[in-house]
Amino acid sequence: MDLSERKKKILSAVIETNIKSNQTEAVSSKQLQEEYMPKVSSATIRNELNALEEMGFLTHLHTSSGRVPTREGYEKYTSELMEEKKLSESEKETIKSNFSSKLLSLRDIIEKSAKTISKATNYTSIVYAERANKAIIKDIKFYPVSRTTQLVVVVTSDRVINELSNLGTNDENDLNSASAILRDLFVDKPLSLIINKDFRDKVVTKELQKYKVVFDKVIEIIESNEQNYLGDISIAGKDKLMDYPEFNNTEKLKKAVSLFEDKDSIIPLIKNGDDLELSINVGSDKSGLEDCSLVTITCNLNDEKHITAGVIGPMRMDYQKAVSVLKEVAYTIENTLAENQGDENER
Amino acid sequence: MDLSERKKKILSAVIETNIKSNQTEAVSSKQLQEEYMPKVSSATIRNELNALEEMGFLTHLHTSSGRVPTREGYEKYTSELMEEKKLSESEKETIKSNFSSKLLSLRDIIEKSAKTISKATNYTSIVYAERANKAIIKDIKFYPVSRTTQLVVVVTSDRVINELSNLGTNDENDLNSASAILRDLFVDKPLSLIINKDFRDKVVTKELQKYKVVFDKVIEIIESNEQNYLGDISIAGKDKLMDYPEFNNTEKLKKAVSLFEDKDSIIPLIKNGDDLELSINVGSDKSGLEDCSLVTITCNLNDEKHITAGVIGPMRMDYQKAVSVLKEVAYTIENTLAENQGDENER
DNA sequence: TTTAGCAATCATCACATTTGAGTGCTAACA
DNA sequence: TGTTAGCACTCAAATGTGATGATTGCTAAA
Repeated sequence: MDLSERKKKILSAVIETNIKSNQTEAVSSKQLQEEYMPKVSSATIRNELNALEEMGFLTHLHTSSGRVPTREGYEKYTSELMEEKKLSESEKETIKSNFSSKLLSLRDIIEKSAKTISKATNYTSIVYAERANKAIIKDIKFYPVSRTTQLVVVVTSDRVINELSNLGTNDENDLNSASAILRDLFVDKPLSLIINKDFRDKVVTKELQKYKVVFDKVIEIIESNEQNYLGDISIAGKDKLMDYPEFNNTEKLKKAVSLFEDKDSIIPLIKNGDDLELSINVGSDKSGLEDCSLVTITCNLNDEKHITAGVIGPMRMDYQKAVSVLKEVAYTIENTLAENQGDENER
Repeated sequence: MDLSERKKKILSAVIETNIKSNQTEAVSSKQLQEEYMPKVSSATIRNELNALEEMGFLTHLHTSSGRVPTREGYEKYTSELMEEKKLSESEKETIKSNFSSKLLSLRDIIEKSAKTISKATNYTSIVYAERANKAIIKDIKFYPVSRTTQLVVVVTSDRVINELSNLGTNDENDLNSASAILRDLFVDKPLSLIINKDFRDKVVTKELQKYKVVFDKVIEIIESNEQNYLGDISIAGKDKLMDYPEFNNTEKLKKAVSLFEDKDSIIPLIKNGDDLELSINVGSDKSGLEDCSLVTITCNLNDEKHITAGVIGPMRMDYQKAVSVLKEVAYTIENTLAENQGDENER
């Protein structure tokens, strides 16, 4: 269903006016005429508005109120009508300046990104680093802490697991030979393999028998980590939602705050099924928040690691701003890293 | 200034009625008479209320409204009038059942504690594990990740630091001999010493010269961690605040949500200057949230590590509940750990 | 197809009125 | 001296009323 040029212009105008106003204000035919199309009369615009309403893009609160976009209206706008808006140089500069030139840890990167996006857009932002599919074990070491507590450190290509445990012995020699045996068995093997029972059964033999407790504990730690570790996530600007009249009722706000508190439910939201670079989800049907929109972008940190950055806000969101900020941040992430992976050394 | 028995009873009754009602309801003389003291007339109670008001423990919104406790009233109540309320066995059981019998990591303990407290009290809870004063370096290792990125792992008696860095070389031999030298120098030395410039200057000599870049990077990582690591903190039930009419205005809510987002400002709040076991702070003057109360308890995880658990809620908080839940959790923490430090092995 | 003109609609505001819960005070009582 | 009944007074909250103005839908003419 294609719209006439004038209808496109009017729908865009309604939506953009709506976005710019701080209130959830309805837009009137007169206002549109004055600000967008002084050549035609308000009556003409009214006719067009009526048509757009019949198509389902606009709606009406009551007879004498102006027009408000529907979910479908926003969707039409983001998917077809919206033009790309470049950020000003100073805005770009501000974003870049948030990332220091140092090579940051993954945690740093996602936290900085989330803060930056939230500050630049004035919406809540979520940045998520998926865990690697195939983490390889690099090292296993034990450190005595107290008589009955040992620190277990498992270094993988994806993350460093460290947990206190009771390995059943605190003898330094025992710990050393146990870890040596485990290293022999596990280093350069994928985490997923170790959880596999067949592999384990095949392996527990001879020397290992002596360190059965240690072996079990380490498996337990790896298993629990492998099951619980979903990736790294950072959310910033949770309070930003409250600036928008859409969230002026406590019910909605409560839902949002609970959602943000629970990683397990927020990760599926932001996880991009496909490898879309940019995705705009209007009136997020994907559970969570009603009448909210979610804009996400995915970029590659390296061959193994994807980062997905997103903006959550009211349906009446400044999509242009959100998109351009996300693009800039994604660019900066890939770029910052590229710089550091070059051969030059800072300092 | 001591109160007559009847005044004590009336003040307690006003406060407890106030706490029990979901609304911020003022309490009337008639209500008090019916529910607490049918032997005397409402007029008598009115006289007493008047006296309590003159002492500053109660107040009045307008002539014909009932009485509401002042901050001073709540303080008097928590410090002198409130009686200890034991939890029922089933409540205790519920709390205990949240902690599995496994020896949990510190992170697990504080997260579980926070969730448990929040669930049991219906208030927001904060659990904080202070960092150890004297962390000792136990190990330093490097792992090649990509051509220009290495994983630096520094194990200390207090935590495991791991960061990606560019050490300037990816040669396994180089990395190994560099880490060997650093281990020789640093293992069993306190973190604080390593940051000390004098010590560093004394140490950078002969063999180390070759690994100047590596040395600098490691120092940088340790230094930054030592400065930024404040301890582990977990906050649960941020949405609980919204159940209380006190937080029905967006302004307050926004403040609360922003506060919770910022670790740096929340830690000083909960940090107990003295080693008080239990502390009740009515109408928390300690920055942060106005008209809020903070109840905290401190317990020892081991000789080095203290855990502080707290409840944040409106001044009109169920202090009895908060105190008994906190006590139970503190007991469980110390106990759970004690069990695991015993000699028996589960399984 | 566009436009002017006009009746109809309805949220919003200001203002008045009513209602009822609750206190303060006074005078009498124990 | 402490307690009580009774009553006037106060004030928030609920309810009602009417005016205002923005905006639409419709019609008929250009």
